[in-house]
Amino acid sequence: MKKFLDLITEEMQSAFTACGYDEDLAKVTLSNRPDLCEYQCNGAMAAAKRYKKKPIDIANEIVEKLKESRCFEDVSAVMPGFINLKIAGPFLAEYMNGMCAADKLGMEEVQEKQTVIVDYGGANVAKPLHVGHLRAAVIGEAIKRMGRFVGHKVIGDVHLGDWGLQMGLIIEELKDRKPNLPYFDESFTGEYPAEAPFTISELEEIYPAASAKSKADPAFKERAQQATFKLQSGYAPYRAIWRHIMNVSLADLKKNYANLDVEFDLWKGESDAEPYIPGLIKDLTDKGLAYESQGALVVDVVEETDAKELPPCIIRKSDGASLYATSDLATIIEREQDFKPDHYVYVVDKRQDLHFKQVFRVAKKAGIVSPDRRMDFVGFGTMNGKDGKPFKTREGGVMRLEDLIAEITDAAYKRIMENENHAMEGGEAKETARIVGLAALKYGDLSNQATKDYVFDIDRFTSFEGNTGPYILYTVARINSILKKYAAIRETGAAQACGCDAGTGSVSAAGCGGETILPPAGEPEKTLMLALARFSEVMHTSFEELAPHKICAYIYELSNALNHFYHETKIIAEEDEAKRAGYIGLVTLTRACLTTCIDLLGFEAAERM
RNA sequence: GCAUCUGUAGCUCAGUGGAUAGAGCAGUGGCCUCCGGAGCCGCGUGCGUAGGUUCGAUUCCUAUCAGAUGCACCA
Repeated sequence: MKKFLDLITEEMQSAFTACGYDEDLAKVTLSNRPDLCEYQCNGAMAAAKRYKKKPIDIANEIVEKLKESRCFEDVSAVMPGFINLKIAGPFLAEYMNGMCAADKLGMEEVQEKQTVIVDYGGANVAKPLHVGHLRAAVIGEAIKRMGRFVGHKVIGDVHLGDWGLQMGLIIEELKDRKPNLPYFDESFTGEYPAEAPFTISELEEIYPAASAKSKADPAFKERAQQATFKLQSGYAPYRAIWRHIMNVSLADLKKNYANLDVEFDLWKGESDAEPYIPGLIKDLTDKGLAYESQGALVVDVVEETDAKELPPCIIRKSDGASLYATSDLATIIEREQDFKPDHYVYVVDKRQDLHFKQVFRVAKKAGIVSPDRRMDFVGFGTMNGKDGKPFKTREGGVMRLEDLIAEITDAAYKRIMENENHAMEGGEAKETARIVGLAALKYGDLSNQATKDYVFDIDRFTSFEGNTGPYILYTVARINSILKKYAAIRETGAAQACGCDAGTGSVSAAGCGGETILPPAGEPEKTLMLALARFSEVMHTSFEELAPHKICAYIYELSNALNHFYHETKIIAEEDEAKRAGYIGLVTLTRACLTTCIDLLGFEAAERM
């Protein structure tokens, strides 16, 4: 199915053409005056200049041409030259029924299927996930799912930090703590133990200790740098320790990401790019791009077009070790080789803006990727506490992601148990709390523009009122309840009263249950339909702009429209059977839209709450 | 010092080269003989400042103020 907006725009274009005006002027947009119209076109005012006519005259000509259109029930020209449009009910209902019958609720997939790499996560091995990793995981996961939904081949890569100085720090700290381990005995020639010399909790304690020590003790830092270099050069004992670190840490990371419903296709890390580094350096040197400066190997990234200075990109440190930019570039080489992506998306803290600008430029300059390759840096802002400063625990430390999830799940649980109308057993309540808590957490994050800092306010997110994830989930639960009741009435006496809606009430219920949606009879009903009609448009633009918050805004609007409609309309009590069936179809379609969007955002809806 | 990003209602956030800038929270007033009141319907206040481009600027440009962040061997 074509997008609803495209259908209207085509209608407008043919009117412009028929009147002798260029069709590129016939741009239709959502109305910003809902009291006057539903859609509008401002093309007549733009045309006025080009054709040297009064805008209102042009608008009137167009309106005359559109009088017969089946798309509109009302078209009017208003001073100074606005063209106001109201959608015809039958046309709208027809579109609704089309959505019900089609795959993906009538959204056409993109014509050019691209391979997209989404690099998110950025977790560091040996360090617990903390709130700083939350945004990358949540935003990246949403972008991945959105891209897939519109038809791209999207590959999510966690891109672990498993190769940098932190490894040297851990090795040196381990050496200080357990000097008798065979890894530190240079004369040791046997097999290294299969068992890791530490547990995950030990490991999580070692890194911060080592990091603090390196700041206070330059000699220790020096040792760590050497250890890092040795590891990178292939020194067997350190490689053995490194493998232990990886094994212990990965298991823990996978568990934590799974708790967030975040799934990666690739568990690659900086270490995987390491084999490509020598070739990269040689290539950059051979092409004359890399040169020595103050002992380090650097590449200039300034372009003639930018007047501003941009520091060169360091490829190799003066001590010979590689660093951040090196492994990111090498990773691009690896990805080109493995996937030939058409589009790269990096979901990383916005403070790394400059770094990625440099990396992208070097990659293009060196021909690692073609100059027109789309490379997006989705830099997200800091998650702040209510005081506007970076989010901390009450004690002032960094909050672990597990603790944060536990806290919000707990708040959701309390809320569910307070609800007297829908008393739940402990087991169901617990699972529902997990779902609601995650929705609160993710929606709270995703409903903000990614690039901005945002205030994470546990009280607000767990209050479950207004523009929140739980409100959206509530709307879905409400629909589930109606449909269950409707099914029970229809199959009076049937054993399985809720047969047709058993399960989670999730995406399985696409379409509108085979009912025919009728043209809208009232304002609330029409408003709901108009919102539903925008579905495909929203899906495409949200991914194109890498903007999950647009999906949030959309489902909030959809939920409001549904609740308003619900309040104004007796659905099950409607006596006219065709009308009632139409309502049921409409409500079912709304649920399908909501649950589809919720899934793209990376959470799920509970059957009831 | 240089650069990047951000300044919209008391608070947290949307939004657009156009007609009256929207939500939520907080405050306040209504609505359950009726499908879920975690809901619905009301009520108030605002585009950091100053210029410019434009028929029209909150949006684009310049300056300025304020905040955040980044500026070669951490990742």
